[in-house]
Amino acid sequence: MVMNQQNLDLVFNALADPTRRAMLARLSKGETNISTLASPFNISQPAISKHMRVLEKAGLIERTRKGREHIISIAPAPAKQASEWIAFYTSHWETRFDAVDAYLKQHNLHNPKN
Amino acid sequence: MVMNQQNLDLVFNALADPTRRAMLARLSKGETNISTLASPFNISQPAISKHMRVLEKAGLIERTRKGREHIISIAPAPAKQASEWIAFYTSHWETRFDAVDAYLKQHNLHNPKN
DNA sequence: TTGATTCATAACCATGTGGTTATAGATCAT
DNA sequence: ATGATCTATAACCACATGGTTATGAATCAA
Repeated sequence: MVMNQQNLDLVFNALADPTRRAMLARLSKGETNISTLASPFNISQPAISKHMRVLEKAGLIERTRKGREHIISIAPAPAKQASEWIAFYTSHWETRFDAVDAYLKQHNLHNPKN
Repeated sequence: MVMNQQNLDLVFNALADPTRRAMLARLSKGETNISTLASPFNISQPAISKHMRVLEKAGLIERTRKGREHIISIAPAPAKQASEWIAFYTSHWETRFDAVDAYLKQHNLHNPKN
């Protein structure tokens, strides 16, 4: 549990918007510039710019410049820490069980009769 | 991935407030009535009532009445689904690895040299 | 019954947020 | 150089949000 409360504020707040979640989902397939990332959304370019800023302040994305383009990529660490916070406050035995269960399912070792 | 976008909005938004996260952390130790839950916080009773409503609408808590008291308990499922959403959009290999790694550590099967 | 306790609701306020249009700075292409 | 493209910023608007105080409805205790 590395993340402090203020960062958690920023991360959860950033994730609370469906447009920003869709952007992150798109970014999970690979980095792009902002225009490409924005193209599926029916909102103005300044609105996109604001969303980028929110995600960036939360540490959820990283930005590098390539000429006039801003290349955006996902920074998974803060999201993972938010996920860990959730796992921490929900009952421990349950999340532990789920982690194991998911692993077994993914590797076809799961026995539904158990 | 059972949860729809609107529920994710509500859940992440509810988690974005430090007071509400502290309440959930307190609730992770067991159910209480609202007054007890509220006592550590230096805000008015109506403010507490509003936070309860936000958590309840997000499905993060459950409420039962016992006389004049409202007994609040955690409902872990929605939070878990939010956590799963994060795991889904962050790189899959990484979260899978983490799940396995956490399991091994908890059961003292972890070999730091690997 | 009376008073205290638990909680919700209404009305209000200041601030934040997601959207807009207008504008401008860089950079690329011609 | 000129025009198009990519992005940011400023100014604005409507609405949501987190807080407040005031009030009231139930319930418990005496």
